[in-house]
Amino acid sequence: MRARLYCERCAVRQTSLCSEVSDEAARELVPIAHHRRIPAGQVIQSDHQGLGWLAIIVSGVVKLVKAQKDGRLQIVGLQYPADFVGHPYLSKNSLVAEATTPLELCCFSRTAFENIMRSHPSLEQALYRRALSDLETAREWMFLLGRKTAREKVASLLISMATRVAPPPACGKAAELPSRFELPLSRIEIADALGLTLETVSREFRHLKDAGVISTAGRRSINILSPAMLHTLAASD
Amino acid sequence: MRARLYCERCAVRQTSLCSEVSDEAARELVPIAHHRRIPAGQVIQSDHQGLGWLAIIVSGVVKLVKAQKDGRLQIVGLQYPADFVGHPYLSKNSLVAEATTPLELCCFSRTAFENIMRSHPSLEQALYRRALSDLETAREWMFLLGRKTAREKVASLLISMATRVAPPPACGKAAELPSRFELPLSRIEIADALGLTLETVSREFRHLKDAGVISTAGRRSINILSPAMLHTLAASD
DNA sequence: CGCATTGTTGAGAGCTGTCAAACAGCGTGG
DNA sequence: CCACGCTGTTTGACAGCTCTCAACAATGCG
Repeated sequence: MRARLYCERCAVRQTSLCSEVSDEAARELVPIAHHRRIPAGQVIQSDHQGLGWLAIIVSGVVKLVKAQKDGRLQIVGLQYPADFVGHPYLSKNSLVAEATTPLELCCFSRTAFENIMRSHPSLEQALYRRALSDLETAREWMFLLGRKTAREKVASLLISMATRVAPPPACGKAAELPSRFELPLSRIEIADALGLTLETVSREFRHLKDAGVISTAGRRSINILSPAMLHTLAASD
Repeated sequence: MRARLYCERCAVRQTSLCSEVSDEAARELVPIAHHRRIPAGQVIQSDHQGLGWLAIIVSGVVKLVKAQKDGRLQIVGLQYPADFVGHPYLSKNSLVAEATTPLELCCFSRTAFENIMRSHPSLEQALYRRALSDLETAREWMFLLGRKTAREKVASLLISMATRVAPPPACGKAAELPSRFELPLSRIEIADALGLTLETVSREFRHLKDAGVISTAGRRSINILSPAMLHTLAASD
């Protein structure tokens, strides 16, 4: 009953997995859910450990990192509030999931979650749809990594982060870009996501500022002065 | 009965989706399957049309291409024999699927397939697992696109294609690279897959030949002279 | 308020892209 | 069977973008 009430106030109730499954499945998830806070920078999943649970992000951002022994690394996914972290039927992928900001998670034990999944097709289907959505996102990102210039990459990421970090899209239609938002990533993390170096990222930020497209305040605050120009620079079709 | 016999001789029976679902589901798929041959270069799916069916690749290779109006394009996926093409619950993604070689497909009408899926969780689960596998592949490719050099990209793709185009991995363990195989892609397609230009691809081929790692015969025949060196150059961890 | 961390700026080098021309493979038709 | 031409590939010269290395500045913590 306590948990139930908690769900009622959940910030991502309308947009997370919970809204996509049958009422019955949702009811079964409530007792196995537990809320958890995690500080920025903490690894929450890796091939070595931490695979015991799955989670819905309530607030904060998670990066999925693929690394090589030689030190090179690439961020291959960013998960925002309402996104799901971890996969049932775990694959032995060499991914590390890490909090880039403080997190609020709604966690489920892997085994308990998989049990519910087996008896509720709507849950499995919802996860399947999310996997397809992640796949589409990954492929969009492949285009960015393979074919966009540094300038386009930075502009594209700013748009992507601005739309995802912003409060839920209310009701209407395509979300407008907020005029101001907080970067969930450091410069190095931005570089790791875009396949660039932090110096190049810094130079493109400068260019955007000189062009009057954005302004910055502190290290993580971005003002979008010209959303139209930003979209043009992103060259996303 | 005819179709059933046909399935028995299917080249990808042991490795495709069919081997991952319940006998019951497999039996229901037989009557709605139809075999189809497609010439190289033909578009088999796009946002505009061709979404009426899904398919298992029996032989040949399919490229998934993401394109922008300005002419830039990036291959975001390669599907080999036993792979599945198309997604139920279609997303309106801007992907084009095209045959890079002549194809043999085992096709299913989308609606009929989705009906069977609804009554057979094992089918949905098998598709889900394949989506997760595609996602893992896409993320591996993101690392390649973002962080590898042209030389490493070409070596990595050669290894990937050599292992996937080769006859099924028999039984044993990790597949050895074949000493000779046919490229399923043109130079331009290789460039489109790696986020390079065809000139750079051509230069890296020359380097590999000069280094004695491979030799070529005609436009599409590759001999792998030194698998060990190729793996080193690929720098895949 | 001092210091460590993170981010910015500059100079130069290297890798990959662009443009251009020559070449080779492959199908067609004489 | 060979000449021809189209397409695809190779090679070269050069430019440009991004990386590397290095110094400096700003931010934010103790």
